Amino acid sequence: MKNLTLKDIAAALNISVTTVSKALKNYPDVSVKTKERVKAYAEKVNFTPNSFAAYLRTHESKTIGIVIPRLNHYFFSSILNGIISEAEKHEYMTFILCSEESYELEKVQIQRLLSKNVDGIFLSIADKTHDMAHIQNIIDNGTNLVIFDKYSKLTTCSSVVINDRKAAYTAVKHLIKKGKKRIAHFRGPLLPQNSIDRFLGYKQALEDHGIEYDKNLVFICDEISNSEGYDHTQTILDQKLDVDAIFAVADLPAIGAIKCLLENRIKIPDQIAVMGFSNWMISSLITPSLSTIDQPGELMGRKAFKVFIEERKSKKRNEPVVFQKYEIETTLVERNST
Amino acid sequence: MKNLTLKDIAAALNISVTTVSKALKNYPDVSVKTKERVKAYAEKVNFTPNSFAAYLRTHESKTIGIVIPRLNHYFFSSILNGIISEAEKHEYMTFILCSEESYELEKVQIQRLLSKNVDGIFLSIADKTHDMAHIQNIIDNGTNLVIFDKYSKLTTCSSVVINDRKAAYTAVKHLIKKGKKRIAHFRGPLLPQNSIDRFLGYKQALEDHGIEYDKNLVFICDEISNSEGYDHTQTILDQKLDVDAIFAVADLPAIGAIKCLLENRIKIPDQIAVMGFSNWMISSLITPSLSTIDQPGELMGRKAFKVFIEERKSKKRNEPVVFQKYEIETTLVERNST
DNA sequence: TGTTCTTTCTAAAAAGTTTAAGCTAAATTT
DNA sequence: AAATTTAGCTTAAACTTTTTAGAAAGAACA
Repeated sequence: MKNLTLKDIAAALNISVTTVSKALKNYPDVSVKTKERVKAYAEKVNFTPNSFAAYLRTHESKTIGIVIPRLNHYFFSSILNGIISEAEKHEYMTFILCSEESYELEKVQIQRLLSKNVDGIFLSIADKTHDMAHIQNIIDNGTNLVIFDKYSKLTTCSSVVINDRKAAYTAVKHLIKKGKKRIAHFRGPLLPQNSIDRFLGYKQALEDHGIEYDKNLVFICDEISNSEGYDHTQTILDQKLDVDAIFAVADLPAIGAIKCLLENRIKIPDQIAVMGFSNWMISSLITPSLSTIDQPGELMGRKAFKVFIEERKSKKRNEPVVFQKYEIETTLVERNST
Repeated sequence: MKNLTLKDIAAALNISVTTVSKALKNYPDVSVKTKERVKAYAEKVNFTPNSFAAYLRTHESKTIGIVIPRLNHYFFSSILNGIISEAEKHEYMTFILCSEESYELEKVQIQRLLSKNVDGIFLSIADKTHDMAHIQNIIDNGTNLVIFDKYSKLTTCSSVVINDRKAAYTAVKHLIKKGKKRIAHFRGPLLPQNSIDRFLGYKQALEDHGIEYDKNLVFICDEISNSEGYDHTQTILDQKLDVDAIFAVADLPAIGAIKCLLENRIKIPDQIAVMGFSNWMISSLITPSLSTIDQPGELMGRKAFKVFIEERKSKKRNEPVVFQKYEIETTLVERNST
């Protein structure tokens, strides 16, 4: 059951390899009769062209690569789903690699993808990435690049992101409207633009509503884990800080906060309200359910792939590539924790 | 910044393409001096051999493909992590495809992978798959195959699975030891072997401990979703069925059950205990935390890849391939829901 | 001197596809 | 009838690497 080649078909039908190739691709200089004969036979023997040989001629691999910081995070999985399913429609196959939030690994993974001659790379920048030269490499190499979710201001390429600042602003405004005035923020690491923007949105919302910013109410979650959320909440309670709401950079720390509050018999949301960010599946499953900002991951993935396809098209036409910057809308999801 | 080829290096150093190729691969018939010259230059210009051209000669693509039923499920993501990270160590790249639990899509995805000439396929069978001919295809094609997690008795290939029956038995025995006697089971769909085995383990445990099996206490979760768990629990309460524990086929329905019980102010575990299966991250985060069976996904993935590498080796030596059947150990995780 | 080995390199073929260019025979035009 | 066009193929080259066969040059030996 070895894979057949054009040569085998040509031999079987007593015509040349070229004619077989052209017939299968509907070239106009092959007679209808021959085309039918070839197609019927190819169908019968289940012929699929060898993609490696095809690449050698066309320099199109029909593969893409994704590099994300984490694999088993609900949000990233959703994005994957979006990219992959859109890619399949366009006959692209997807390599997947994980940077584990490490700058060094991110560099290695990108190098790996380039050595496999992927047509495009989809990247969500790792938390620890502090230099963008390896990213510029991708573009210099002639490979298309789309950055999604976690971006950097230092890169010049297409991107599909959300407006973190605006979304965080909406979240905090929601807490304020609920009458909360002492709002703590569990922010993300210092490096990534997303946690900076969410922090800035938080600050802006306070300011716009006449609430003074208190830096003692801001805690850093380096790993963006639930245990950090738990610990910071315990600190707030231990130090008897005057806090009536918590806005976390992501759902996981928010869930840690809820766990801690429940264990300390603090009433949610009456005494302390909790607001997450991302709308992981889990946030609707816990009790009380978590209010959060919905980031539509799958949509983001689909859009990212569409941007890639656009870039490819204009590249094929030898037009100058115009980088597209796309912002996906987020929505506030109100549940029982606020 | 186009990718350089052997030809470019040969031209630069004024030697033949052959010598460059051989020098880089440490052939004995190239002088040490030439080897050093070539390697230094290749290093300098960051040469990587073109994998497509290499394939044409070697017929090894150094790629593998994974087909799983769902992407954004914690357990599957963990397996992915395991396979991918092990694959990277061996310089393999990984295509990922999703069957969405559909038989038709599973067939298509396998075909796609075969047309990309992957060296191996890692498959977790979809719930809806009722025929295994497409799987036999893989082996006939000469591609290595490892089935993991969701298997079928009808396939003859290597596999890495857990002992579902034994694990379910352990789970139910745990409930019985806690004094529970009226144990409901939320089982999975009828087709997949895993839900059959878990059901059989449940039945066996009851029998071995002198508890009569009551078919009215068994509910089917076709989608294995939390809402099904919620609904079945509501049914139990509405019909005032005499139930003091629930053993669910997976964590998600178990979490649905807990949500329903909490809303009905049923005490967990005193009135009704709940037992899940899989140990998703979420099961430790909800309140009360969920007792469950830990399925070590990452380990499973790593093992699956190792089995693949073994198969490859013996194939290269032209030895007859011996299919390996591996069972990964599971452990009971006791938490607050029992 | 001629033969046989070594050592180190090269030429050529092969893998399977695509495509530019060319050829043949029939059809059309002048 | 001769010249040109066209339909429908084929040939050959290209893509890049790997591998086989063997060439060239010098050393060793008879």
